[in-house]
Amino acid sequence: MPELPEVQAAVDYLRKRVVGCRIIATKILWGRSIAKLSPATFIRRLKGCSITEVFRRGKYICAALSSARSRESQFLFIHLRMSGSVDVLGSKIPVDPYDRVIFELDSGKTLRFNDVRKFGKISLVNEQSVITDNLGPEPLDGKLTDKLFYTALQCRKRRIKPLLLDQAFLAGVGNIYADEALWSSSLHPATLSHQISEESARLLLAAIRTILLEAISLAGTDFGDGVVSEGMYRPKVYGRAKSQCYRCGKGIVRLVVAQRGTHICPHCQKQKKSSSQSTGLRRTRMRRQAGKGN
DNA sequence: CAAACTCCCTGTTAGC
DNA sequence: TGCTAACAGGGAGTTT
Repeated sequence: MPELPEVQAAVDYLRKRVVGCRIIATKILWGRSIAKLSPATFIRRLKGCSITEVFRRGKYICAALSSARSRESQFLFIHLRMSGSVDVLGSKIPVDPYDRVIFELDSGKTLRFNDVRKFGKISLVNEQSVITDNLGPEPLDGKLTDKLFYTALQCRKRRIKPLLLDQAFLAGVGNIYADEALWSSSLHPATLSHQISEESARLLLAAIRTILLEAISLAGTDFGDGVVSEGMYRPKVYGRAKSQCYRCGKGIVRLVVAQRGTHICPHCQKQKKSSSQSTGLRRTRMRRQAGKGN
């Protein structure tokens, strides 16, 4: 599942291969991969545009476009969601069954948006803000200080894991790196944000950054010859249920928090008891079981 | 305001 | 062994 580091790798890959290219034609093989616009409009508005820049914002791949005709610029925002990927291939390479959108470039190559599960979306907008206004700060941006992060946590009363996953709160962190950062800073995923101490907040932000940077350095190695390194971040807790915790040796447990699979070490990540919270959870669980029985 | 729930999809996997 | 049902997961939208 692409999160910030994987999206950054895709951006680095694309930047080298498509910046300066002109889009000659676009083929849409799955209409719902395009957000908002009809396929015909999408194709028409892209025709003849040049790609001037490729960058990342949150989990979006962004391509800035300029048109020879109209002076106004456009932006292509690609969200890979669960299973999306991008490739730049020779135009003669056969279409893959999971290719959803193909952009034909004047370089003789094609930019292919491939997406098995069809969750990915491509938006074409005139203003970046249409997309970016809904995004929180970049976790690696120095302007996000410890103080600002701590204050942001204090302003909310939400469980820390779903808060980290909320792209309007922080842009780019997904399920895997949220679990990893919480384990690293010894926080239970259901800890309420306003109950996190300033010191814990500092450790959490540091953990997020360390983990993202490590994953970027591993996932993002592109040797420029079409081979992208397969070195991958090795999770400490994510997907390691029933394995031993690297810190204390006890068993990793998988639970569900906010409808998301969540992996923790119950020994290292203890939750401070909050009475209203535990009763709330118990009620939910009882209601679920009652529903299943019918 | 927080959080649960639903939907979108299909490859993988647990269970029979 | 072969089948089916459950499951995973990001994010938008809806309901509690």
